[in-house]
Amino acid sequence: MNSLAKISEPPASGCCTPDVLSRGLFALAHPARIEILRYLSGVDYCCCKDVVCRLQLAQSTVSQHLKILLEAGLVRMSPQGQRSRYAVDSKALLALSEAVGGLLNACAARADENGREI
Amino acid sequence: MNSLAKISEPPASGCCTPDVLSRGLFALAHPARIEILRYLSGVDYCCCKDVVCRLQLAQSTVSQHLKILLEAGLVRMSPQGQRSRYAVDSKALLALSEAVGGLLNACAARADENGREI
DNA sequence: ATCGTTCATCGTCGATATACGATGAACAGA
DNA sequence: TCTGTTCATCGTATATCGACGATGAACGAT
Repeated sequence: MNSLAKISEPPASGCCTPDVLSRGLFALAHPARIEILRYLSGVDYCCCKDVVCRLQLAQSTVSQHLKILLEAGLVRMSPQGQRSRYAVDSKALLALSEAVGGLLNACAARADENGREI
Repeated sequence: MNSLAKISEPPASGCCTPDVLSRGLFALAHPARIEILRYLSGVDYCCCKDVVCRLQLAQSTVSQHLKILLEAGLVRMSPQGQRSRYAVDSKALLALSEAVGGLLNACAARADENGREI
């Protein structure tokens, strides 16, 4: 999430830039946020308090994690009275899945082409 | 990368625990490390200095990034004279790809079943 | 109007990430 | 043996993360 070298190469197999990718990956790279995603995907919707009850974390902490997921675009939110309705953005999840899969599979494939074992 | 709530649920569609997953994701969640992976996958092998020449980073910084990728199991290394031979572990990349894809696709699918838009 | 609930934000604290330069070990070659 | 190269590690500085409690805003219910 910081300064990056400029590389004069095509951004590889039709996927995002490293910065966009790493932003999404960072949002995913925390056990609590993975659990939140899983939980969110299993219910129609839920509010912050629901998540607090699931995870053994303070409400403010959960709110922070939700904000990170929100800013990464993996989750959407709409105020609902005194609650906040959270739900996963399935399109965003699929897009990220494709981007990550594209990156990793392309790297693995290219590596296998080169073949030479270490 | 820290304390996590205990959740009394199956770990979801046949993939790793959140901790294992997030460890791999964290290694991937940095633009420089993504670039290193891409670069590594495009050559038979390379040494630390090669990567330093690609990225605009100090040698010590690159060495750190390589260590992170190494400890996450995404990259392998073997000493080669005064160099260090680095190469991607394509099996590990594919495994991570499947795990991430499994997680995200399962979440997206479950969310779409529930259907209710926010 | 008042009370209780829900939530986002602020301030704080400790741990960790990220970057760098400096240093020393390991090695190849002269 | 001496020199230059390569690399990992150490030490350091700064920024950010991840956790918490406290606070105040927004809202529903009485």
